[in-house]
Amino acid sequence: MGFDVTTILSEGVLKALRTAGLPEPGAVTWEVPREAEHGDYATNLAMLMARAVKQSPRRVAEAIRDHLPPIEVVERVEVAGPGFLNVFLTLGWRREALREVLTAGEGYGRSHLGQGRLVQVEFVSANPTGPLVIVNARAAAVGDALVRILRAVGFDARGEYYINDAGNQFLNLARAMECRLRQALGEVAPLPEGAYPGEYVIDLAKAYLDLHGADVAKLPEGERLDRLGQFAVERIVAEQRELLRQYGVEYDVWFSERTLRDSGATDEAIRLLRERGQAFDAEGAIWFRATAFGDDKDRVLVKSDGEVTYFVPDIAYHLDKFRRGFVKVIDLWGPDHHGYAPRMKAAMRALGHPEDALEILIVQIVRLLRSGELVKMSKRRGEFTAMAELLEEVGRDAARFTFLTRRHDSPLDFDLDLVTRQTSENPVYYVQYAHARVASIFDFVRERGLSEPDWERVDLSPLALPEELDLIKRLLQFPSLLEAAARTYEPHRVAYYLQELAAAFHPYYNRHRVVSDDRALTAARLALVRGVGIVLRNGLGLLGVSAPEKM
RNA sequence: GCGCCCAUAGCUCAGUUGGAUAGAGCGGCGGACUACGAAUCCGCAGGCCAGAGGUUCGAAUCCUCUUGGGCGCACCA
Repeated sequence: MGFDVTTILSEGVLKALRTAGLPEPGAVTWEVPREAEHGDYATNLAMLMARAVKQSPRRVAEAIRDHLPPIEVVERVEVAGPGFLNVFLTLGWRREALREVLTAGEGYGRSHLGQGRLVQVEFVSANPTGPLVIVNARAAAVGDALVRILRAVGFDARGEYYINDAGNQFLNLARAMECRLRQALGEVAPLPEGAYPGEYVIDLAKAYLDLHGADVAKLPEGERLDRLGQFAVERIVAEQRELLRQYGVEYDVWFSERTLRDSGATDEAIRLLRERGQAFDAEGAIWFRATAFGDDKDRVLVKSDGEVTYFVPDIAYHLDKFRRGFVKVIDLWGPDHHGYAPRMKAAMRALGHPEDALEILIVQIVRLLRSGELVKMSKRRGEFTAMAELLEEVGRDAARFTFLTRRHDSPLDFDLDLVTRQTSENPVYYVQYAHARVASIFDFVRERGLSEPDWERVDLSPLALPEELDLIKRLLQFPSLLEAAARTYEPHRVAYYLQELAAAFHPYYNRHRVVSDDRALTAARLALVRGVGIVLRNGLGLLGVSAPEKM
């Protein structure tokens, strides 16, 4: 971005400390105060230093203020409260900052925090044993927004979906397929223990028969199950993929567990742990020394019957991620797996990856309500509520935005009636309406035969109302807000910010006319309104929610 | 029993590496459309931040304990 005031301010403060004979800190941090009376930027530096220099915080702050060299954009500096240093910038500075929003346009908010570093976000990764459900929709909303936000702040972020097309879950699906196939051929075949009861498997079996006939029944069991299972997985994954695409989620990589196993990566994972002395034999099994890396107990890698546990391909998979060059791997898991996180992190540490290279985020459950009453979601009885139905009922924008109005690790009540209602009760329309209003103002300008001002040259000095200066201030907070959302992996901050921006814009619109006979004032206000529109659009885009011109 | 997460307005939740007077939506009550869109706006009411200690210039935020919830603790995935 153009001129970054905080670095200029920091330099000034450091210079002041030097001339005042005070020690220099490693860094000066600036925050944007909540209250306008507290200035544009504030630092708590004096309070942090007070103890070390044995002076009262206010005295330190006063010393800094008195020795501060003149800075062009600084109107005045105040010492306030227990020792805050409040900096008030000139109105000219703030207005010129608005111009930066306008010239940056759809690039406004982007930064280079990530320095192009490669990070991965793996999310949803549902078992390919049936349709996606509501929690998957939540994970998809969070994961996809995270990818978009990380990209905006300069990371090379990739979204990935892990397909569990091997192992026991796969076998259970294959057995269900086999049974349904027999039933379709008229045999009396009971569903085996553990096989998936879902009715969709009946349709899949019929589809297989239509395409490939019944010859598969003559194959040996292993090959037979393999073929049927793979057919089912391909169909189910294709459906999941299409549904996610409609939801606005495009993955960079769909990663197959089967290919991982076939490549010998699982054996290699065990070998690497052995080489590092972190695997040992006991009671006829092979164990990972997880307790050496913070886990509660050691974990079995290979069972005494010779089969690997689920843990091993998972280790191999994560190892593969790091081999592909990711400096940061972020996994979104369901709450039922949170106990699994310590051993996964332990395994990565055992294999030489830094503690924080793997980040595991827990996406909490979604409780579905209708008119305030809980909708039961029982997978066993096959009456789970599918993601497809959710999209059909509430739509992509409302669904995504609603999922992003909570922290990802907080349980969420999703009230279908409330989310469907197109009123002020629903925050997504509140934000979108603000954007549509901006668009309609420019429609009005065009209808009048007026032309848009040249943003490079327009005189912004007519902007003087408190609401106008407040709106600019909010627009200027957008880039640092994105960085905070990226650093903490909390996309919901963007959703809240947008609601607050809309909540500042609507009253302004209601109280003051943008287009008037005063040409200079109109041009300046159009610039402000355009700025609001730009940030609303960019912000909604990062959440995967549309920014409509009309509603 | 051990571990993780949580407790903020009637309800659902925010609260910017610990910052100045704790916010929003919904719900409740009362108002505003002959000018750019009323899916909007204005006003009122609503709080012992579960409780008790501690850390310090300062705590909803960090530490300890208590109470009350959710989840996890397999040679399952």
